[in-house]
Amino acid sequence: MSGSTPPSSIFPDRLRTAREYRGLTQGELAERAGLQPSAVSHFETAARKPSFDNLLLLANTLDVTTDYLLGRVEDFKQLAGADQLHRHYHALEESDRRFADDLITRLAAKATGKTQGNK
Amino acid sequence: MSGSTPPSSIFPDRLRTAREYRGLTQGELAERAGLQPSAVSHFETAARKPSFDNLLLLANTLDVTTDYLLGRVEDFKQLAGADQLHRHYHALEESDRRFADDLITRLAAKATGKTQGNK
DNA sequence: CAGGCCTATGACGAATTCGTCATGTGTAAC
DNA sequence: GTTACACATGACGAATTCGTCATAGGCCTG
Repeated sequence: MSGSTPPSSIFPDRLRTAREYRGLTQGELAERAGLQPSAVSHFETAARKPSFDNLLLLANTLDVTTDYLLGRVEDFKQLAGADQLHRHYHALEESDRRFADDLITRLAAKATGKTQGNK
Repeated sequence: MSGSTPPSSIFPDRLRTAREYRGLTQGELAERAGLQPSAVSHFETAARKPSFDNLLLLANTLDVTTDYLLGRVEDFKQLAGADQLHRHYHALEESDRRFADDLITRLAAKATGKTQGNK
């Protein structure tokens, strides 16, 4: 069904990727997030999984979505672009938004060739 | 600045909202997610916070982003639309993507009147 | 009233993460 | 060689969630 089962095991890689992308060491990330350096290491080596609160701290500090960290969205850089798109999208007025929706849906349909189902 | 501290206390409300939006009872959600009905109740009454794994189960079952559940993105319905936009956007080819970016950026600028700063 | 569903709440031991600290390895600089 | 940093790893008690179960109140319907 879902096919969803998002291997929670993706998290360690995502965290490391995001951290390095920000040019931070484990120690620096730990300091900014208010965690111990060892905690970050434990996360990146899959020795531990972050708690509810610590997941939020990490996502906030690295300025990434939790969906990215959890492996629920594709790529990191895609996300950066899509994030900007997001902001702009939300600024649109009703009519413009429908227009944008329609356009992108159309382009996407063309790109995938077929009816890109919905999920 | 930070303003970040996202009161983790938002989660209970978000969970309930998403569950009701899907027309599910706590028991039904629990069954589909593989949790106990009491667990869902505990989450919605803020008696407990979900673990890493259970947060994923809930988000997958309700088909919402974890960022929504955690209160890191605005509204639920906005999200539904934006999420679809997201998927379509990622399906676009390079050229189409730039085109869409440009269009939406332009529309957004028009909507906000001025230089739509950033967040 | 009696029954059923939905939700809230509390208990219990088991499992996991927490924060803190110590130690070891590798790499690079001096 | 020695110092410094980055990272991995393991231990410890404290705190929290886990899954399971029992109980109680509210609300509807028959």
